[in-house]
Amino acid sequence: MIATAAETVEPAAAPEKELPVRDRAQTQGRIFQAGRALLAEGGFQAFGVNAVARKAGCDKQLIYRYFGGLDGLVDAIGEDLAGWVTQHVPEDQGGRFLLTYGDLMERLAELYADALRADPLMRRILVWELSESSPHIARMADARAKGIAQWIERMRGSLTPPKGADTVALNAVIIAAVQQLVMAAETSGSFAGLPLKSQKDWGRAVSAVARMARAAYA
Amino acid sequence: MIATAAETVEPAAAPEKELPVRDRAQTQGRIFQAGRALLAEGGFQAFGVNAVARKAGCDKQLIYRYFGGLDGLVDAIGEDLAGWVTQHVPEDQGGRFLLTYGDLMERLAELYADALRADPLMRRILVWELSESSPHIARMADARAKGIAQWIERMRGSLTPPKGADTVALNAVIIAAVQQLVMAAETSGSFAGLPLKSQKDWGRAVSAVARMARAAYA
DNA sequence: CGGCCTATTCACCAGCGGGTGACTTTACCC
DNA sequence: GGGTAAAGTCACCCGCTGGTGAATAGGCCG
Repeated sequence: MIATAAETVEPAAAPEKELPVRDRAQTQGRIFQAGRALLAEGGFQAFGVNAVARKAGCDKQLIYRYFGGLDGLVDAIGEDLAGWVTQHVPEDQGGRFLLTYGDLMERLAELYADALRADPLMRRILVWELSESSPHIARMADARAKGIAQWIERMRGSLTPPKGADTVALNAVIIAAVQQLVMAAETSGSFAGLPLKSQKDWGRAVSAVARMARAAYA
Repeated sequence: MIATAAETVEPAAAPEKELPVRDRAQTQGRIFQAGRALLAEGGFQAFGVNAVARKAGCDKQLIYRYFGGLDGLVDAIGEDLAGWVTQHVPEDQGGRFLLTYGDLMERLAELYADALRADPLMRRILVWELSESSPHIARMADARAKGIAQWIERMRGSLTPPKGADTVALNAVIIAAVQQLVMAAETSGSFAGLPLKSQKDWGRAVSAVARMARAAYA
């Protein structure tokens, strides 16, 4: 059999099968990334010791050794995501001026939607949170809630909501709507008759949320 | 060993283990109900041929025979739920007068939230819809969307939304918020800092949604 | 009684999941 | 060089899952 270009063996390095690197930190990192990727791609259903090990290209035993099992791995991923809101929802106001508290929440809804739409992993975790309740998951949700509260506090400046407005409840409703729409978009591409595929669809959705936010805080 | 009261055998009937009824319709019904119950209690994760058979107290083979497998059972449950909105979201206006389109949507939000909060099965299915996309699930979501649209159409009377309002998008946002809050309430008991346990908490949430609905359609 | 149809169960398979103990291989250090 | 500890792999075990083909048990009818 004549060796084709693809079959020729590289003279210096033979990258055909990455043999074990024997570097704990790196292997640990590969397991971690495999876990993240698996979670992002298939959700918590596709998440298991065997699957992670397969994807990381190492023995599952290492997951137990380095992370103390799946729970530990989840914890690690969760901790890594603790500052997600701060890292993914920008605080500069991109040239827009926020004149009212309603404008502020409108902007938050828009930025939050963008951030979620761009992050499959976080979307999967949102779904996970609804499917079961475990300490890890609860912690992640808490961290997100705190992050959002901080965002508002930092961006608020001197803006204040109108008297008598239940900001906690109103903001929760806004965030809830955004999350639900983003999640539904992924799996079904629409929600309650509203298509959620194209960028244009999203424009529609976001401006509806924006309208409600502005109106509620008027 | 002296027989205790619990161990004594009933003279007439021995209900200790309900022996097979040999009634296809009834067995079919038991499987159906077992499926519903399992789904309602543990969500789609707890849903499997073996689990259903165990709960129904019969052999799993019967699930294949009578429903053509799990998919068929899901279909049956789904079909049964096709008219859910119509059946669970009342159309009488309970003494209240709906003066504006905003009032109408406010009322829908309230009734829809109540209906969902009272129905564990439907809540689980909502979560399921976000977790994976399959034909069955898509059909259920469609049916619900249609049901809601019908509700609005029937209750609307002569009420009309203000010109320029994107009703489809605005209504989707309202429904989305309600759904997300109900689901989050079940698993974590709160959402984005808003507690969702007591009836009072729900009053807060619902009036926030209501305020937004009214304001958006003002 | 015998025969038949049907509801129901049984026994079994292959596959995959989590989990663990013992083994091999490599690097490093004296 | 030898030795030791860490990195990595292997070979299992167990329990459960989905799925199937054959056997059984009970009612009904002639």
